[in-house]
Amino acid sequence: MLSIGELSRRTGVKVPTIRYYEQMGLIAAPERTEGNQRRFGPAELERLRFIRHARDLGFSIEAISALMDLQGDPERPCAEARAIAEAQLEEVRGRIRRLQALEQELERITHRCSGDGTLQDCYVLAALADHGLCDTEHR
Amino acid sequence: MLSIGELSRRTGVKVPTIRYYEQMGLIAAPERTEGNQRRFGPAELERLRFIRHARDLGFSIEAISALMDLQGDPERPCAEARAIAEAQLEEVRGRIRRLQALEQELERITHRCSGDGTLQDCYVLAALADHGLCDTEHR
DNA sequence: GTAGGATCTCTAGCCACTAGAGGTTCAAGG
DNA sequence: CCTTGAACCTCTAGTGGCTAGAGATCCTAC
Repeated sequence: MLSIGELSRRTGVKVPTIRYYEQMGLIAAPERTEGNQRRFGPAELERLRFIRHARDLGFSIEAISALMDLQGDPERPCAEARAIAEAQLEEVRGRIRRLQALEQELERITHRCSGDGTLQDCYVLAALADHGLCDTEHR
Repeated sequence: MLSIGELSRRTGVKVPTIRYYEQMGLIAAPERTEGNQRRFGPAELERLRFIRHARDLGFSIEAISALMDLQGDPERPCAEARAIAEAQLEEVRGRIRRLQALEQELERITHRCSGDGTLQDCYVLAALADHGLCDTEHR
């Protein structure tokens, strides 16, 4: 049986975050000692590792919940889990596209600014003040 | 003189967001009518457009504050503004890199899952449960 | 004069945590 | 057995950047 600190060390999830996950219903309320401290078994260690990894991959708490609900019913079609992962992939791709447009615009803006003069005629400030100076739409 | 609704329409910044910016000190408290309603001049319109555009480019409120503080002092070197923009650019690039790692991993995971079988032996769930199955580090 | 859309303030909620206060419990050493 | 102090407990509040809603007031057009 693991204390919450041990569990934290083994999963890389911080102690308050574990308590938060419990509160959110992402993990079940664990056993307690006589003195009211949490004690976790190996199943909870597994589950928390799953959560940690999915969070690292950018899944929302909600999506993780859905995935773990699926896990409880192993006869259901695999396609359901795949759909969730694909939605996440699309989400990530969308964010990348958006960020790349920003990257381009910021590159352009900073490259046009020599950094020599004074702010009076700084291209950075001018570009920010006027969207018309932009190449892309970024929204 | 513009009402807050007019200002909102002309800048694309929502009414509550304008009030929020005022509260945060990003824009000054504007004049008021006898009946306590806000009335904005052209300077505020400009300023809000600047903010809106910078937000669209992903600058934090804090960074925007810094940029606008600079604007108030046009004799200062342009390099200061450029540095803020470059920091933002680096930030964006970092986020892109991180997201691209996730994209790769998610692609790999979803492609390995045929979507045919049952969850029992679903690669998506297996991959999420075990970081060891990953190619990249994503953290 | 009145209707009704726009505005006001204030509070609370979103996500996924993080920080801190103030009190209790556990495990190791003497 | 007793003490020490690290780890634990609960609870509340804060983060960023808004968004939503309640309930009251104002402004404008008819």
